[in-house]
Amino acid sequence: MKLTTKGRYAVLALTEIALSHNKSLIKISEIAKSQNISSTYLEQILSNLKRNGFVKAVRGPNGGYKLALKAEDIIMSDVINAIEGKIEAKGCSQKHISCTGISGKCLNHDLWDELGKQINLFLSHISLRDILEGNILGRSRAPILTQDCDKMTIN
Amino acid sequence: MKLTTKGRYAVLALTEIALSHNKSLIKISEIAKSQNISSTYLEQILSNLKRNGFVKAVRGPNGGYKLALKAEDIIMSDVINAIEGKIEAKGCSQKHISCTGISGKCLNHDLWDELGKQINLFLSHISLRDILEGNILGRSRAPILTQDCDKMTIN
DNA sequence: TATTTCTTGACAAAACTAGTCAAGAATTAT
DNA sequence: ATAATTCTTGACTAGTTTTGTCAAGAAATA
Repeated sequence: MKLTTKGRYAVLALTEIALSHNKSLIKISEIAKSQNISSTYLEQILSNLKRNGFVKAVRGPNGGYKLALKAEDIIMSDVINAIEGKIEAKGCSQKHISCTGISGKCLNHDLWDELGKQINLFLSHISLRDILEGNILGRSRAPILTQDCDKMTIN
Repeated sequence: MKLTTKGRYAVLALTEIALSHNKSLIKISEIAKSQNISSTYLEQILSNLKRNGFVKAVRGPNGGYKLALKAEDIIMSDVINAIEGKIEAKGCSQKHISCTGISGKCLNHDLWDELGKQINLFLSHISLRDILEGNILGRSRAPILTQDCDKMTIN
């Protein structure tokens, strides 16, 4: 699992683009200046966002970027997955040997699996519009408790 | 935010130690062998876990490690915070300039803030005992929806 | 006392992040 | 058409972090 500046800059750029959506187009250089990010670095990120269909680019004088989707259709889990690669807190899926440790079954795998699921679940419920509207704070939620598990029938 | 092999190995080691808790002590070399991890690398991690009061070490022949706490009192958020440093998906707290971008207020900060909170919240509800009992899967939960904010009923 | 085991800190290869640079392609104003 | 503007692409690099290794030593016990 990782979350680097690339992901953060991507979201930053998207909000900037959305905010100037009425003014139609915004240039990389404008975003870079306003957010104090290297514009050449931003190019990589916006290129990726374009490739993944979140934004559209217009070249030439007075060109720039605009959203390719409505803000409510730009979902954070999609954005982060596109930019950072799939978020997954992997346990021991690569080394299969360690998966069959002393217990015969890798108990830890579940933890990272479920954590990854939780992160994705959280981000999949947040759209760019939520961010623009400041609709984020207070939305995280505790996991289902062990005691509640008999109601849920998981196994 | 980061989650590296160190954190994973730490949890792996803790489960191994817990599983052999009846047999009193387990050696680094045993854990390393059973989980196929470099034992010298594990030393660093167990040293850290000891320093943070999760395990106790006994030196000398037939020495090894054992839990310093009951499995239900070893909370994953504590473990990960100790090993990886505080998990926080920081937005733009460092560069304060970018926090006062085009919008005058950093809308993105909320997202990473709340995501960090969600991750911590999740991990703070998982104990080592939960892992030992396989009580993890299916526990992640969607965030509070915007529309639901007045109702607040979870199930 | 010898052996086993943990302890500590220095060291280093490999991978990754963050950022730069440069040549080029598309678009539009003139 | 031409020049200016802006995005496009990919190669390159410095710095940091991760993932270890190594060696000398300290504690405990048989």
